[in-house]
Order: sequence, then structure tokens, then C-alpha cells
Amino acid sequence: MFAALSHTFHTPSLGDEEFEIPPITPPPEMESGLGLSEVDSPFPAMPEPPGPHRGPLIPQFPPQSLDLPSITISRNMMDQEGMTVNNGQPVNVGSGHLRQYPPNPAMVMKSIISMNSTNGMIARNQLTTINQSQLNTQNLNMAGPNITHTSPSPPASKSATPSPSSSINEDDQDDGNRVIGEKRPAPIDPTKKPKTPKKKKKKDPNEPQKPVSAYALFFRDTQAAIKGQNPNATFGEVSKIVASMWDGLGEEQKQVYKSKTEAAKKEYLKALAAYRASLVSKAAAESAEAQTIRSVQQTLASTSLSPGLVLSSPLNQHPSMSPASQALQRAIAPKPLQMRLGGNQIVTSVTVSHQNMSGGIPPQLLGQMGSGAVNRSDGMEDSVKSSRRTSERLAIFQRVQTASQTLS
DNA sequence: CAAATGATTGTTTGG
DNA sequence: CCAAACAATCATTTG
Repeated sequence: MFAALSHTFHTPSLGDEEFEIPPITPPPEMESGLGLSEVDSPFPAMPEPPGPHRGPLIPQFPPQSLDLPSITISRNMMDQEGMTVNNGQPVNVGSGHLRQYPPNPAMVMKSIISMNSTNGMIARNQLTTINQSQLNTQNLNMAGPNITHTSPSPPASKSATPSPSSSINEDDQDDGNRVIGEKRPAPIDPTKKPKTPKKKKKKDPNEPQKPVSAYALFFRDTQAAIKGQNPNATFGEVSKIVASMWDGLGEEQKQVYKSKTEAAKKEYLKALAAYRASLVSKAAAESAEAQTIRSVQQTLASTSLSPGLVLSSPLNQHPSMSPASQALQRAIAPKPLQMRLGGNQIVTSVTVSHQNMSGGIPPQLLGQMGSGAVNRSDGMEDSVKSSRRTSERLAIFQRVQTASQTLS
């Protein structure tokens, strides 16, 4: 199977490394440049075909672990014991082609893709194996010169990075400096380092989860195949391979993933808006409740029922709003959202908007934000509001009474 | 104020 | 939690 599909790629220049990339499943599309696609559906006009999974043979883009091209990374057999054939996956040594990540993966992929596109070619056993001499630990280090992937400080830097745990709540202290220094040790330029602290915003556990990026999706899909071919490959190695493949991916193909993430992002924004709305409503409810309680307390006090008891209520402490509510308010505050599209374009929009909310929010969420402050103004009628308020007050009043009874 | 850019965060899997 | 690499987001600076 694989052999048929896969295509071997050869880079003459590099002797050491062999990099055979199997065509990740038939390219969803031909490369934009080549018009050859005789393939039935060259362009997935739609980002994603509704169809669940297609047969392995069918050229589908999303690399399924099954179909996925067998990517073998073989290093020098001699040196390594681990990577060798025993992986369970056949490794092509002789046929292996050399490839360097840094150089131009794109070319490789494209060529591979093009090859695949041509049916005839495929017939031949095209085995894509990725062979990297670099994979060797030695090589990895050695490779440095070529790759020089930006790692001023090798391993140490990582630990240095503000580990989430360590940074826990030092936001203020933030040593923005520290962070910066790590990233760019050399540039200690006092001149240009406003050193914007950038406090890390603590994330809400409840906040909707951000959608994964296109690359992450690709990684998820591809990684398994790579691993399959190279069980011994480390995460870093796999990551590099995936990166090179990603790099080689055609725009259209990337678009497939991007559209996925885009959709996910849309959902995310909706969920986020809904979530924030719910927070608002909560805060509003809370403040309303507090107010109600206060008024009730006043009433009680005036009637000289049991003032002392009433005063002890926590809600009473702040005349205006409880700290929690304030925090909520802050969290909810509609912030402009920046999105960087493609190149450098930045789109600015308001995160939370009424339109959005009424638009696609799930019913349950909508229900939650029923008494929300945000929507309250538009949707709810005064009569409803007042009645609700009344009932709330009643309930609270009852609670207070009960409490006072209990305590007394 | 909007655009540009730097910095940080958050993904991926597996140990 | 970390690995490598990337994308997305955020925050600050700049024009």
C-alpha cells in the first residue's frame, strides 16, 4: 500500500541525511502552481468535505493516521541502533533520500505532490521516507550550523521560561525583564526595551477553550504517521518533520486546516461572548441581590427588628458592589479583539456584541443569561423586570428572615 | 486612533 | 512539565 502511494524524494546535495517524505495521502489538491490535477476534486471549494472518512486510497488531505503516508525517518543505520529497521516499520536505507529541514521542505513537498498527482508516477513504488541524519543526537547538535534554528540558549532557556507554575501569581512583579532576557539574552539594550511587563492574565478555568490552530490540527493528524514510521523519533524530531511538511504544504491544503480553525474560532467567539454575558448576568444578579438585601436590611433596621444581625452580613460591607462583582465586571469588560489574518492584517472588533449573542448562542446559554445586565436593556420589558425584582426581593427577604430566626 | 511589531501563550504527543 | 515548531493572541509602541 504505502509503497505504491509513497514517493521517494531525493536530494542529492546532502549526503548525510535522507529524508523521505511519503506523500501525505494524496494531496488534497495539486499545488497551486501546477494545474495538473486530474484528480476529481482538486479544489475543495469547501474547506472540508462533509464526508467523514474516505477510503484510504482516496486522496484525502487530512492525513489519517491510517492512510498517512508512511514517513520513515532513518538515520544512519550504522550509528543508530534504535531507529533501525526493527521499529516494526521497514526503513528504506538505500532508497532514502536526503532532505534537510532548513533548506526547503516546500520544494520537496511540492515535488512529491506533483509526482503523486501524476498517476503514472505513483504506480512506481514511491516510498517516502524521511531520513535525517540530523535525527541523531549528535547530528542534532552538530546540525546546528546549518539549522541554527534560533536557539540562543539551548536547553537551559526552556527551564528559564516562565514556567506557569512558578509564575503562578506574580503577575505584578512580573519581571517582564526576565522573560525578555531569556528570549533575547544578547540584546540587553537599555535603549530599546521598554520592557513592557505584560502581566500574564490569569485564565478563567471556566472560560471556553480556545480553538486549536491550523498547525496544531495538522500536527495532530500527521504526527501519528510519522511516529508510526519512526517509533523512536523524539518529539522534537517529529516536530521538525511536521514543520517541514507543513511548510511544504500548499496554501490550499493549509487552507483546509485554516478553515477548520476558522470555524472553530467562530464557535469559540460565540461561546466566549456567551460566557462573558453569563458573567455579566451573574454580576448583575449579584449586585441586584446585594442591593435588595441592603434595602431589606434597611427595612428591617427601620423596623428595629434585629439590626446587629443584619449588619453582619457580608454583602453589607460595600455600599456599591462586592469585590467579586467588581472583578467580574473587569473580566467582562468588552475588549477589542485583535486578529492577525494571514500576513499582517489586523482586524479589530468588539468581542461582545448584542448581535452576536442573540445570533448563535445555544439555547441553554441564552437561558443562563436571561437576567443579564448586558441584554437586559434590550430584551426585557420594564414590567417583567419589576416583577422579577419584586419576586427576588421577596425571596431574599425570606432568606434574611430565616437567617435571623436561626441565629436568634 | 490605527497600524505595526514584539512578546507571550497555547496548541500538538508522549514520557 | 518539557521537548520543537508554529499560530494566535495580547500589549505596547509608533506614526
